[in-house]
Amino acid sequence: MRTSWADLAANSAADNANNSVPPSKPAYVPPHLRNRPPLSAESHAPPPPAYSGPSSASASVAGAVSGRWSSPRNEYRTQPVSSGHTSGWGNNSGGWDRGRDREVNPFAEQDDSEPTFTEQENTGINFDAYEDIPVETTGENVPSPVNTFAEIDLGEALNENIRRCKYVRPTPVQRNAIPISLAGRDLMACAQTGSGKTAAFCFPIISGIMRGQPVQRQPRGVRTVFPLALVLSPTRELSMQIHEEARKFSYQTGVRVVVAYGGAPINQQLRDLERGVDILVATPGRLVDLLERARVSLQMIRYLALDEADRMLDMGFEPQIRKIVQQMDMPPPGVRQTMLFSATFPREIQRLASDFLSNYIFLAVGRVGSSTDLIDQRVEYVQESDKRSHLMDLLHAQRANGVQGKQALTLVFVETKKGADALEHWLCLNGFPATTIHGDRTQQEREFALKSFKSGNTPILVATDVAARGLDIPHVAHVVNFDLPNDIDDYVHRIGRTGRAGKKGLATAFFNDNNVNLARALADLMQEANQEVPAWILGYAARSSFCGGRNRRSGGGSRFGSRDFRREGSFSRGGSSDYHNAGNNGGGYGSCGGYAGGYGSSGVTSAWD
DNA sequence: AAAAAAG
Repeated sequence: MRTSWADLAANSAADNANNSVPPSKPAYVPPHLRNRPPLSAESHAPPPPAYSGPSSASASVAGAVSGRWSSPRNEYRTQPVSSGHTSGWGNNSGGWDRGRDREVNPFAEQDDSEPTFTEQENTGINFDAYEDIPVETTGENVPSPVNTFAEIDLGEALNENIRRCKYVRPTPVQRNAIPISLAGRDLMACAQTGSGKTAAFCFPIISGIMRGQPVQRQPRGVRTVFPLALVLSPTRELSMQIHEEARKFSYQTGVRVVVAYGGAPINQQLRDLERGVDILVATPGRLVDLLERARVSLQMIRYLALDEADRMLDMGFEPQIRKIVQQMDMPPPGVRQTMLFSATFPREIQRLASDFLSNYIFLAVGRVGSSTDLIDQRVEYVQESDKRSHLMDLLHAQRANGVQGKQALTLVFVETKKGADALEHWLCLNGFPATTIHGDRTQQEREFALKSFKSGNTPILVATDVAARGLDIPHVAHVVNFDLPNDIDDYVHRIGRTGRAGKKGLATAFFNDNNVNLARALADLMQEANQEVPAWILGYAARSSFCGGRNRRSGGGSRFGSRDFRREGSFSRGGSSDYHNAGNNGGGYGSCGGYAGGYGSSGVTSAWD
């Protein structure tokens, strides 16, 4: 085997101690030797001045801030102004003392959280499955990818946590995204969830905060808190998950991570915030609430990360996101650093998203080939009335094969909340322990259901799209699309709950006449993923006029390694050679491409209406 | 038309 990361890290540390680091690599400076944040041009520090905050909020806020720092907006200055900044940053006596004294070891839970699984899983990612994945980066002066964590100067404490997480080498998205964000660049990244996306945006944020953070002490009596980083996600459970991961990454770094989401008592969240917050992970609704109560100010935000960014910017969420990002007191693009992540990035959404970004780099880590092969996709024609008995057949077969129980979870997606309850009830009646998660359940019920599923207590989970995105549930062996979604991107996210971290998975879809609109996109998708496409579905595909679902918005059918919309004439008509030349990187999703070049032509535009 | 997200 190759040299482990730990060895490399140890060597690297020794090199640093001997002062023999090659000049090309910035030397790691231990905390006690640092005396000021590296605010030089190429540093990780936020870009310089230009921004004077919104006048309305800044008066009161500046007053509050000046209690903590001698000058409220020094953070955006090129030169450190106050000597107050030089004392104690990175110093263990600074920062959130009160909180850190009681910092719970997030790695302690690891071992008892899933005691039923004997298999080692947290080392998780099967890297061989990620070799030779096509990667596309576009934008100006793209920083080079790295091959090891040791090549990146993330700092001792963070490196130690990486080791604790048993991460040996960076995943493809991490290899590319981390250098980009360490260079201070904005980023739009398409990468499969479960391929290490969370770490890809957390590491640079934590590292940047450790470097740049002056002593922050919440003055007594001031209730407004000023996080330095904001991570938004579309569901509460995903926010919880990101929070848990981020806590591991930031353990003993002095960087505090707090989560805030709806459905849970706000008081505990307020107390957590008051103890200090550097990174705030939140769902949009609760955050707006906190902003309106003036318990949180975004004025000091240096890093903004949107997970499942395409969902965050779709019709349901966009107004809230715009409010948070553009209409409160958050620094504008170019002042803050913005990172958008998702497995899918429809071009319409890319266009919207570009409002939030400044001179960004587009990164696509293709899922074509090896890693998509990990999910065995099947489509079966099942009439609406036959779905239950068909599901029953599948479950019986699984049970017979021993493919059921604690190590082989089954996730069943349905279209509606009522349908979820009904199916859960019916499964339980028929001797299959099931639970359900959807938006009509209380947050307690949702969390309990997820926990019960994860533990294998209830090895079947019936879910609406609330569980479609981002959730990392080990041991999901089978995803059943009991009801297919209308949008091919949702399908991609749903089946992505299995075959995670380089493991194999199975996805079965029940298709009938109600899903004709999805036929084309589904057939194309399966074909590109080297799946066997049933002949009958091609017949449906021929009958459906367009690419199906929202696929027409996906930029020429590049679902996975989506393409940078800036490279496609936004309103190009007719044949787009640009599109066809792109096959070398994202992986040539071309079978629906006849419509891609003609995007904006009358035929496709009318499909919008 | 449905789902999610504030209470």
